Amino acid sequence: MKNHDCKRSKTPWEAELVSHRAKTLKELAERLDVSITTVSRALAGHQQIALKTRMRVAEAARELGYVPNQAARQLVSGRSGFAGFVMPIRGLNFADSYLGEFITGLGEGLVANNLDLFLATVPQGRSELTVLRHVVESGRADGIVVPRIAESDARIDYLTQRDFPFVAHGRLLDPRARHHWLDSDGETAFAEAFELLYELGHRHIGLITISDAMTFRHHRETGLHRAIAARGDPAVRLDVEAFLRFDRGASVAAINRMLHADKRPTAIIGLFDEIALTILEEAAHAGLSIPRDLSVVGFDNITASAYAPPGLTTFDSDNRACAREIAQMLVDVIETRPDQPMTRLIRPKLILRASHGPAPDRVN
Amino acid sequence: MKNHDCKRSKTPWEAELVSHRAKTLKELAERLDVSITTVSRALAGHQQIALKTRMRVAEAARELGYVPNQAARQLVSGRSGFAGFVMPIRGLNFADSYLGEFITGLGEGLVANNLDLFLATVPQGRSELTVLRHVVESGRADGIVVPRIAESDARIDYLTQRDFPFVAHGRLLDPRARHHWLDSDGETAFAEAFELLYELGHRHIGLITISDAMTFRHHRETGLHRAIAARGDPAVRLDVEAFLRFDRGASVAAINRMLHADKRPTAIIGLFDEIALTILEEAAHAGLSIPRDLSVVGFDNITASAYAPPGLTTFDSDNRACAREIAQMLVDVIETRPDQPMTRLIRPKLILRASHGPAPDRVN
DNA sequence: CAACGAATTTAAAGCGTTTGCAAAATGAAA
DNA sequence: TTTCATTTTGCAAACGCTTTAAATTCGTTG
Repeated sequence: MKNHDCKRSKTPWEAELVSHRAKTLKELAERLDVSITTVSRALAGHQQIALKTRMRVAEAARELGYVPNQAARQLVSGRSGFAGFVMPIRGLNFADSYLGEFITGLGEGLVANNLDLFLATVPQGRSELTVLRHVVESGRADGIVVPRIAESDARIDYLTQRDFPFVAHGRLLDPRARHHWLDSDGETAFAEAFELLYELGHRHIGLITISDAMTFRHHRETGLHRAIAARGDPAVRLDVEAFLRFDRGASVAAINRMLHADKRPTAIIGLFDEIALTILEEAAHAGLSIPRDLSVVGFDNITASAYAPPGLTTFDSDNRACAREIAQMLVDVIETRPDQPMTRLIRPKLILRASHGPAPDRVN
Repeated sequence: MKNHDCKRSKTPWEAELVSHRAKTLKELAERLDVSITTVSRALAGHQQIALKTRMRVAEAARELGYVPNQAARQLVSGRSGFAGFVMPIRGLNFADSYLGEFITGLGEGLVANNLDLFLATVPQGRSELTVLRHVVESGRADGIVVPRIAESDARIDYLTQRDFPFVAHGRLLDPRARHHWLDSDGETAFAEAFELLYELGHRHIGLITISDAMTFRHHRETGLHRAIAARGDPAVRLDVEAFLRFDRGASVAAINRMLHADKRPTAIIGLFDEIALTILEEAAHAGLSIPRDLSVVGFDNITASAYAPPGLTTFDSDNRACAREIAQMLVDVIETRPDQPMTRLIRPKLILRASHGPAPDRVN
């Protein structure tokens, strides 16, 4: 077994490996007996350097384990080689796979373009915007990914006004808002959810939603309302209960208000899976059998949705793939600075599991 | 609604906000009519600068939104302000909350110490070690967090030999291996699991494990064996099935071999929850009732474990808190370069849910 | 063989900080 | 007013790299 001392005398072999390493261009240049400029250009693959020289330099660099100092490179090039991501203080860290999937996807998309990921955390007592600003102004990121868009979003205002490259995961409400984004089509999904339930005979639908001004909420609700209007069936009734996001108690309360109302809906849609799973739990508490007594549909397809009995019917947007694409978009934005906004609307996939079924009785 | 054009003429107000901004020390110095040196020192809070000057500079800096260029700072200080984390190619990205929790915790711990998180992704075809090396040699990280330790771990060898600050999540087998680490005490946990089952009358225990040389596997198995030996009960029998990690098919096969053996264990321990959850599923397929016919215990307490019927009994290590502590340890290591290894063994908490119960019949 | 143009290499400036050393300004004592 | 000690500020170098402009080498050609 190897010896893993933190500090100790080096064996000859290791000492060689360590000391023979060229840390700077200057060292490399001296060893090769050419100028720093030549080495720099050779490594960058400039045609103006003789092929023979380029090969010689490349080999020496490999041999001596030379890796360019990024700080120096950045100082002159003005590029950091990082894409930034400011982790939302709350909401991305609930026990869920979202953040992990998203980060993984971002990483995958970025590394393919020689960018790395700069993850900034918001300290206690400072605002997300402040941190975003620091990331941008300190020059440590070439572009930024902004998740979870609010109807009036200071981050987007700032980045836009600053003309700093960014791609939003989600979008503003105004279709004329000219920023780059990728979003799940919650409007279509919720219309589809309604259609699914309507076809199963449900006429009395419930919606548990949040009262925060997030745009995804608006889009999903719009989809639901439009689908209902499109049917033009006066028998359709929609009940809505809302609560303030991240307030678990309030969500349970809202759900129970709906579950124990005089006339309970035969199907309830949760704005996202976390809500839908709570509906499932509370319904079980209330002695309701799913989907016999009540159908439930969610949105997000978080991991637990597959495991929570009887299996939640929901929508999946493949967050990892979305993040990969966002990364690619960001790279494009950084490199080409397009005049026209790049936008991408992802159609969520309906995952049919077992929490939906025919309405209990057709005569309402 | 504000206009969010990507490019457009600025309104006077915005133009002012943008142009009045001081990007460099030089600009600030000119505006204040002092030297760059003075500004730099004033902002750094050096006592040698008159208090009056310091105040004046600080105010101007705030007003003009000056943020120091990190690349320049890094170039001279040699410190990047980043802690690095190389995302394992596979295994951290399975549909699970682990990565998200861990990253969140790291971020929390780091930001409290003015460090940010540098997330490096391993590109297709390159090795994790290569990426790690690049992160280190390019000077973009002041320290590194290394997860998921293997019995013979090239990353630890490299970092140790390079004398680069790092903290491992997990540890090498040899207790004399002198590196900094934080680890969950899988040995104690698995001993506890055995005791739980033994007390419930189980004498025939199964273990589904992996065949990869990860140290956590070794520790957990050791704990189990030691606990069995400690009981000294000749009636106790342990069956083991192993498969190569990440091979879902092989895991299902291993589980079914055990489930359909001539004499099936009355309780099965999964090396981690992913395995335990699969045991739950396969047992259901086989028509077994949990925990009446079979007890199952896991390790990790991933999100799904709470939802998968009937609720998996498992161990929780609070990954987020662990990550937070690892971050703090790393900061200490970077700053003090301690001679003695810092180590921290976390006692996982037994989460009693409903997948364990009395052995079917005491007479074996 | 000189001279020219092309191919190849180099010197030096600059990116925005920090910091050692020296200079200037201030204040107190002579 | 001069002198010295002290406080306050500034010059210039350095960090490692890229890049512009200039210098060198080389092979050709008149």
